[in-house]
This record gives sequence, structure tokens and C-alpha cells, in this order.
Amino acid sequence: MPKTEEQCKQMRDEMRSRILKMSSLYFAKNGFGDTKISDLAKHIGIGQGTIYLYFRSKEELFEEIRSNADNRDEVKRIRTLSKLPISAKTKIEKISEEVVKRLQEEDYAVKITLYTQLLLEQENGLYRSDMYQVLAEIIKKGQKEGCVVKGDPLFLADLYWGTVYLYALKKLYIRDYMELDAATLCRLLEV
Amino acid sequence: MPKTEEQCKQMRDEMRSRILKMSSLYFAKNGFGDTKISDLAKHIGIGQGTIYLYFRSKEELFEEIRSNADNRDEVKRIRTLSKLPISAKTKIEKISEEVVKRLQEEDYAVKITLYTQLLLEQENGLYRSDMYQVLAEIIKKGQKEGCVVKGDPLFLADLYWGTVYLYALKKLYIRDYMELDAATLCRLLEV
Amino acid sequence: MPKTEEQCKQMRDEMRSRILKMSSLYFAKNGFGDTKISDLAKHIGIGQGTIYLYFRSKEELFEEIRSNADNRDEVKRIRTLSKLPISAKTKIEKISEEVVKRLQEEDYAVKITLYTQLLLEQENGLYRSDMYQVLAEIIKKGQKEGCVVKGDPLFLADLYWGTVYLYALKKLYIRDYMELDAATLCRLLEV
Amino acid sequence: MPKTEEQCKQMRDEMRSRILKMSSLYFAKNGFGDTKISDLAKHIGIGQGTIYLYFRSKEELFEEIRSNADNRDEVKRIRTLSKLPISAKTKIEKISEEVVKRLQEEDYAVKITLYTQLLLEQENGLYRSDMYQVLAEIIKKGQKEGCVVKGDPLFLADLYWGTVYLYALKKLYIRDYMELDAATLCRLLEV
DNA sequence: AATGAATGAGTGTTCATTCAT
DNA sequence: TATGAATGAACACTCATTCAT
Repeated sequence: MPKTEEQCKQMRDEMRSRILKMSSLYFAKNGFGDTKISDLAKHIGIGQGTIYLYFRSKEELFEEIRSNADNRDEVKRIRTLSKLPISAKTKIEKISEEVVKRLQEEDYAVKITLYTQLLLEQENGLYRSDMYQVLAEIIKKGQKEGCVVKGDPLFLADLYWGTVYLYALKKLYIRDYMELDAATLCRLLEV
Repeated sequence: MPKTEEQCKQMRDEMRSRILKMSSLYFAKNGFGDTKISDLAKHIGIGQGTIYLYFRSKEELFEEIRSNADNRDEVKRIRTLSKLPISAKTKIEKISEEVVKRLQEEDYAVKITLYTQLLLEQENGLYRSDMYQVLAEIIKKGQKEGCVVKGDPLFLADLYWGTVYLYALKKLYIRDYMELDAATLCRLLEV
Repeated sequence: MPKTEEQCKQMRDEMRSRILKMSSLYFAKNGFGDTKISDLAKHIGIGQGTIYLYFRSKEELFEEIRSNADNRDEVKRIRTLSKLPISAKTKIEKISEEVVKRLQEEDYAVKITLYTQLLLEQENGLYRSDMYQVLAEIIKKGQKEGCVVKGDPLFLADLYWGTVYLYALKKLYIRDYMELDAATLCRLLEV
Repeated sequence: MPKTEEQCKQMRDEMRSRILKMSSLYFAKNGFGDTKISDLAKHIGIGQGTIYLYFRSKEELFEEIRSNADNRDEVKRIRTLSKLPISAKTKIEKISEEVVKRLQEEDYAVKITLYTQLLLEQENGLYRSDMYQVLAEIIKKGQKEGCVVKGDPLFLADLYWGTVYLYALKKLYIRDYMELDAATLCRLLEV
């Protein structure tokens, strides 16, 4: 073998990531049924067979993309933030700035899109997700502090993350779309 | 029993409508590629062949559904409203109440969903649509009157209709979803 | 539905049997890997898709053919014969006449071929099969009666059924093959 | 290290032989279609590509194996034997002893298997082959001498070589198979 | 007019073959 | 020379469409 074990494994990992990454966008935009393996391969710039060296089937590829499209990292970050001794208003502002900034990356938009679609397909998946729960806590605190509008905290969290999903979708579909700004995102919650 | 020409035509029209209506929901939720004619027929409660007595192909059925999913009526109503000698604030409230009320019908949710997805797939389709243009006019007037937040009127119209699309989607996917209320919808625009 | 339930089911059964029967010959001659679904369909005179209306996959079709290719009926007949109060010599003659007669049907040749190949692939499948065991019993009795040559009864049974397999194979491959006669088959065992 | 022309050629020949030999068993047992190059390479213990350094294609490899699987040597030996001034009975005994002895080598079993399968696929290939013709001559002489049973000499030759094929097959498939002995083989022909 | 079994074009998947290392 | 990842032609399988009833 002309390459070291190490190099070889790294190359495999790179190809696998490349397929996952470039397929994500395709699946997020077109859904499962409208995504053809032949198109996918052409888009990635590899042969059709190569996909099957890394994934057992189209379905497995799709499932892995979905399972990667969680947002545990983000939830963790927000949860850490929620425990800091700062006002709910500041927390919401920080989250919104972060989200708006990350929405400029296509990867993040894809992730949000796939994850939201996954939750939508599960009965009550959305409302039970950590994203909603954590934000609802902050909102509840904000309502006590008087900086957040009245209403069911879960409903407001739903409005908030729904809007984020909306702008993720737009990023995927529209070339020159009007970006969401942090102020607008905050305004969904603030009085 | 030989039916009259009239009766016959009516029965055909009824079946045609039934297929269109019941297919809409399927297409709106699953997209074109993930919707199988066999599933569709089973869902409607007819044979697969019957669909082809009323539509030349799956594509034609889909296209007809899409073309029905315009909202010229709604645009017309809003346009009429926009010319009335009432405040922009009132106009926005009236529109919001109307939209929120209609969002309770599945048909409306399907229409909004399909129409928005159609516009998303066209380059700049959204921003050029009448829905956006008419609302942007009202928003512009509202900003002059001081009841609407500052910002690009088209951006605000986009936020508004995007949110409507968001809740249409939820209606289709989630059984017990948290309904949008007119006040929240208004709050997207109002100071 | 223009047909009665009964007629419909019967037609389905007929088609299923036709596919099974005509595929058997193909699989018996060419094996699994050298049998293409497209060839099979052409040979049967149906569309490729039709096969999948009756069988889930090529593998399932093959497995069903194999499982049909047992010979429990034959074993039962021989077992009954073996219990009759007649000489072993007569029993062997009767079995041989029966086998030789049935070897003229292609169906029987296909069955023997597939079943033998199945047993060959199982470790010690042949020697443990009922066909061998029952015949070995008769042979043992024949040896006591002095009409069967000396030697391990199981070895002789193996020689006997192996020869039957041999002529089944020839029937499948060779148009004008020299048929096995009962006398020759008997001579394998008799002194 | 630059090897001599001689050494180099020898190494190539060794590898070529190794591939041929180890592939033979695979092809004989599984047939062409059920033998995968990847399996073959793993079984031989080389890379897939290496096979293509020695053979132009899977088909060429298979054809070379088949063409090696002739038995001209054996035919020549039997023909020489047939001309000796000894009784047909002795000739048949000598051939049978030789065949039974060689059947203990896997290589011989593979050869017999592949060659017989080749002949089976040709219309009348078996009956026209030299193996059959030469043996039929001896049988005819034996019948005159009164030591061979009556019947078409070609039919008896067919029975004889068919049985040899049968036990070659068993050698390939069954680990602990019951070996054919020379006496049994002779008994197929002798009175 | 309505049906659903049958069809075959189109898609997913495998595997013989190539080629960069 | 030897390798095995990459390729795409070929094959298995699905599903939109047809058609006999």
C-alpha cells in the first residue's frame, strides 16, 4: 500500500464528509423522493458507485444526514447562556445575534431545515424539543422581568424558532434573499 | 340508466374536484417525488386508473394543483381594502384577522403552502409577487402614519407572509398545533 | 370489478405458478447468478415488473423455487412401499420403474436437480436426507435377502440417487440424451 | 533489486498458475455468474487489480480455466491402453483404478467438473467427446469377450463417465464424502 | 366510467474493470 | 508489480401509465 494507514483513513473520512455535506443541501431542498442518486453523484463530482462505498443505500445516507442535523451543540450553548446571571433580555439578544450570524453559513441553514422537517414529521416533535424548552424558560424569566410580551412561552418559542427555520429555507432557495437581522428576531419576543 | 348530459357532466366535475382537493394535501406535505400515484389513489379511495381519466399525467395533476394554488382572490380583496379610506393600522388588523381565520381551513393552509413553495423555486418569485407588493404599500403608508416599525417595507411584508406560510405548514403537519393569533401577526409589523 | 373474486384469485394463482414453473428450469440450468430477471421475463413472456407483483425479489423467487423442490411426496411413497410385505428386490424394481418414468417429465428433472444442489450445499445434507435413509433401509434388507450387492447401504443409496440426479441433469441440458432405463438403475444395487 | 529476466518471468508464471488454480475451484462450484472477482481475489489472497495484470477479463480467465480443463492427456493414456494386447476387462479395471486414484486430488475433480459442464452445454458435446468414444470401443470389445453387460456401448460409456463426474462434484462440495471405489465403477459395466 | 393487473422506462445498486499511488 | 478506491455499465427493482375487462 503506497499510503500510510493514517493517510488512508483520513482520505476516506474526507470523502465521506464531502458526500454528506454536499448531499445535505440537495436533500434539504428537494426532499428524499426528488433527489436522484445520479444527480447527487454528478453534483458532488464523483461516480454513482462511490456513494455506495461509503453508504449502504440512499435511505441510509439520508438517515445519517438527518441524524447529523441535530443541534445538541446549540442547545448546550443556549443552556449554558440561560444559566448566566444576566437579564433575559440580554440572553435573547445574544442568542439572536448568534443565530443571525450563523444563518449566513449554508451549513447551518441546511441543518436547521432538515432538523425542523424531522421534528415536524414527529407528532408533537417540535414542542417537545430541547430548543423549544430551553428558550421557553428564558422567555418565562423575561416575562417576569417585563421585557418579553405576554403569552404562552412555548408559543413564543415556537414563533421564534419557526422564524429561524423560515429564513433558513430562504437562504437555501433564494440567491439574493433579505437577511433576517437580530433586532427583528428579538422583536418577536420583546415588548 | 342513461343519465342526462347535465348529470353526467356534474358527476365528472365532482370527481375531478375530489381528486384535486385530496391530492393537494398529499403534494403539499410530501412534495412531488415522494407522492406515489398508488398512495394517492388509495388515499382518495379510487383506483389508480381513475386518476388518468381526469388528468393526463401526475405532472399535469400537480401543475393544475399548483395553478389553483394562486391567491388572486385574496390579493384582490387586500387590494380593495388597501384603497379604502381607513388607517393602515386598521387595514393590517383586518387582513390579519381574515388570514388567521382562514388558516383554520386546511384548504387555505394547503394553498398557502403550495403557492409559497412555488414562489420559492422561482428566482425572486417571492419579492415580486402581488401579495408582497400590495402589503408593502400598506406598510409604507403605515410607516408614514407611525404605526408600523421602520425598515424596508418589502422585508416586513416578507416577514409577515413568511410567518403565515410557517403556520400553514404547521397546520398540515401537526395535529394539535398552537394556532397563530391576529395580535401576534400584527405585532410583526406594528411598533 | 368485472371479475368475480374467485376468478381473480384463480388467475393470480395461475400466473404465480407459471412464473415459478418457468423460472425453475432457468435457475436449475444457470444457477442464481447467471439468471437475469430480464431474460426470465422474456422467456416467460411477461414484463419484468410483473414478476415483482408476485415475488418480492429475485432471491425470494429463487428461495420459493428451492423450497418447492423438496420430495416429501416421493419419500412418502417410497416409505409406504418399503413397509409392504414384498421382497426388497421387487421394491427396488418398483422404485426404479417409477423414477425412470417420472424422469421423462421436465418438472421432475428440475425438482431433482434443484433439490440435490440444495443438499450438496449443506454439510452432510445428502447423507442425512430422508431419500437416502429410506432407500438405505431397503438396501439393508435386500442384502440380507441376498439380492443386493455388499457394501455400505448408505454408499449404495448415494450411488443410486446420484445417478438419478445425473440423468435429471442430462434431461435439462441435452435434447436427445440417452435415457436411463429401470434395469440399469436396478443393476447399481443388485448382484 | 533488479532481478534477472529469468527470475522475473518465473515469478509471473507462478502467480498466473496460482490464480488459475485457485479460481478453478471457485468457478467449478459456483459457476460463472455467482463468482465475484472481489471474492476470488480475497480467496486467493491478492488484490482485485492483480488479477487484471494476468488476465484481460473475468471471461478470459474463465475461458482459460475451461480450456485447461480438457483431458487430452487422459484420453491419450486410455487410447494407448486400449491398444495393448490385454483383455477389455483388465483395461476397464486399470482405467477405473487410475480414475478412482486421481479423484482423490482436488485438481482432478475440478477438471472433470468443468470439462463435463462444458460438454453438457454443447449440443451432443458429451457423446461426441473422445473420452466417450474411446471407452465405447473398449466396451464393445468387452461385450464380445462377454465380460461387459449388453447395451449400447455409448450409453454405458455415458453411465461410466457420468458417475465419475458425480463423484468429482461430491469431492468439491462435501468434506467427508463417501469415496467411489474401483470395484463399484467397474460394476457399472461388468456382468 | 372505473378498476387494478400488466408494462417498461427510469431509478437504485452491484460489480467487473481501471488507474493513481 | 501490486493495490484497492473509484468508476460506470449492467442488472435489480419501482412506479407512472396503459388497457382489458
